[in-house]
Amino acid sequence: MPGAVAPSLTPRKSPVQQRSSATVEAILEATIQLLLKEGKERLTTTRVAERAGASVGTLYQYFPNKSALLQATLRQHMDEIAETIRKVCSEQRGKPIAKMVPALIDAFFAAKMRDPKVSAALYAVSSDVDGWRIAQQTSKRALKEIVAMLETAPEPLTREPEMIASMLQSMMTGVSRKLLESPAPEKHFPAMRQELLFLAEVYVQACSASTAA
Amino acid sequence: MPGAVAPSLTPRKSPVQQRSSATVEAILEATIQLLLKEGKERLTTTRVAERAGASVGTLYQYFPNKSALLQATLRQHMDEIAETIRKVCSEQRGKPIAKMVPALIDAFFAAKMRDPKVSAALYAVSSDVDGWRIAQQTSKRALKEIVAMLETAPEPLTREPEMIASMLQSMMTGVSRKLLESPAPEKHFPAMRQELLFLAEVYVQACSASTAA
DNA sequence: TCCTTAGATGAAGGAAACTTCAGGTTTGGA
DNA sequence: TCCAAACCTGAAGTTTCCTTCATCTAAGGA
Repeated sequence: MPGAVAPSLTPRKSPVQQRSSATVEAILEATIQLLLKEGKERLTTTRVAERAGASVGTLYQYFPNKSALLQATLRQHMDEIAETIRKVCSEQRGKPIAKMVPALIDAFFAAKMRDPKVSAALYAVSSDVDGWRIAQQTSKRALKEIVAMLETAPEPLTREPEMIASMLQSMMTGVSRKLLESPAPEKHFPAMRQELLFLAEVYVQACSASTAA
Repeated sequence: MPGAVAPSLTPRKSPVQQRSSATVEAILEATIQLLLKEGKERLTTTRVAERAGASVGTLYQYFPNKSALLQATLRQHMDEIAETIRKVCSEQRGKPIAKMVPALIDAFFAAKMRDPKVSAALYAVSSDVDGWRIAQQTSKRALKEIVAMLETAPEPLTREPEMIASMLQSMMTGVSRKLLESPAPEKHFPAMRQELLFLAEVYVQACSASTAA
């Protein structure tokens, strides 16, 4: 069968009636809920459908396979994060770096920590081969936004914006991951956010040529 | 069956003869190799045994189930990292902070990047429910070592050592993760390492009371 | 009202692993 | 040499779950 192709991962059918749009949303929501309640291991397509108030067959009309379902769920979340970053980066263009960076960090943190349980649960999904690609793509997009923002800064920089953006991203994800992996993220959240702001502040100050003696 | 208990995750049998020790090592090595070559999805106990030159039954004599096998593999790797951190932390006690921190970072990076492929492949394992716990425990242990080291620093600090250690750990894992998730870790490794050292330097300097104007 | 299309159903097929166990082989001490 | 314990084998049992498809219902224009 030379003509055989791998099954597409895009929806096999797009909802046209209002009825089915609701179904798709319910399925995606049920996926997250099950991920939270039962963990990735116990997440089956049948259970997802059941919780969504639909039948397995219905699920398979909109998602060609289980992997596509998980990818869609992850993509939804990552797109939210990417969008908040895009927004704040465009808002902050031209402002002094000392304003840019805290705004970026606050926006990122607010987005990631709005629902810590969900963010944490999705880390499990993103480690699967395909999820990994999605996370990487999103991260790359976000990096470009940050770079573009940094390039509009009035201060001259002692480093390439790509490097600064990379480090900022590493700090943010590093700290947020550590938080999300801790038993009680909310507890340490304020202190860690505060310290991350401080860390970023001293870093970008050190990267600003004007502070050189 | 009220007496039924969950199967233990510790080895059901400990190797006593040299022959079986070799088998266990071969199995652990085969697990990593398969993880690298085929990915987590295609890793089965049968395939692991096959690659180790043993049979499935043998595998199950030393690992009660697949999960235990993966956990053992992960634990081996995490213990290596933890040990290098412990070592460097104990070596650096009493030295000035400006010496401690670069030493810590260099040791951590060297350990994580000695075999980038393996480190990256194991991230997939650590997202499974049990692996997550192992990573957390190891990280907690390492944190304590870092704190203990910081407490012997001659300089007075403007922050609790726990906070500084936490941030250092977040930076290190954040940067190393970003590297490992990139397509060519080796390529950006020197530059990122350099910049992380710089970041940490300005941070701990800012945390040292002596630099206050 | 009628009919075409969209949407929903869920039992059953089928493939993929995990895990066991009854029986064989090797080792090393007595 | 001999034997008991350690070690190894791998086909088969069992479970679990993904995915399909023949069939049914609902929607909405003509």
